[in-house]
Amino acid sequence: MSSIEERAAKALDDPENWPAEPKEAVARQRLLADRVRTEPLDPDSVRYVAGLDVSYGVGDTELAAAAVVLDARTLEVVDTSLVADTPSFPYISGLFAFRELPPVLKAIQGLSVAPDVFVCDGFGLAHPRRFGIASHLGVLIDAPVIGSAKSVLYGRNSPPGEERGSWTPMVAGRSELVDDTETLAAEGAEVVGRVLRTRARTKPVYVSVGHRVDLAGSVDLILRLSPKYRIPEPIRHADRLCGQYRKEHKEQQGHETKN
DNA sequence: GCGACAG
DNA sequence: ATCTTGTCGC
Repeated sequence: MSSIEERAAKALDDPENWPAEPKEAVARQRLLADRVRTEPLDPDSVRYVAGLDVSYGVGDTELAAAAVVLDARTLEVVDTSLVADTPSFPYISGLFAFRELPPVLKAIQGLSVAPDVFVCDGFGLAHPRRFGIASHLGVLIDAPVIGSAKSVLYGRNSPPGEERGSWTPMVAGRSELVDDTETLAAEGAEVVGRVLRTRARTKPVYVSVGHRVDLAGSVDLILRLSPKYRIPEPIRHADRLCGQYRKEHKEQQGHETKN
């Protein structure tokens, strides 16, 4: 079987993956969406977890992508990768994988520790076409990916309890809010994710299956990865890594301009 | 037609 | 996402 780096390179090199027009991008999502697989994820068997994130500069001309691998047990950082790049697709809600995946794949190529699971800052199945960035990445590199977002895109839900670990289901296409698992199953409702309280009395995060994981295992792992703060540690690390890189780069440019 | 709209 | 300091609360 090929390595993750090889699969990332192959995905980047295929022009079919990177349409220029939104309409083509939607068609691409519809084509790839049925490749998504939900499989059991045992959080106890996970050793390395990679957090992924992208930060932007001014004027829509520059961005930085980071991949940070943590030991899932100790939450220690064991590997990092950082890449500077240029946006090649506009930000459009529902299509933002086409903007962020190219730099993210490049950052993944720079890793030397192979992650067992990836965590994306965004959605997987909790998406209008069931193909958010977490599912998209998972299908492109055929790896386990979990989506963990900071706000809602798709699906209805009631607010979870205020205590850490409390959650409610995110349900597609319903008019009334029902949280009971049996009732939802009996009605054949489509559960696309879970709203999870990772920290008491703090805004929850939105967890959904990306690829080759299941929802319960994903929520369990995300909770373990967030022992202190709202945002899971792998994403927090990736966030501050590409964020500070962009800041330094901006300052450096400012100084050069003055001379 | 109206409202919503990941980062 | 980004522009931005201090400040209220556990």
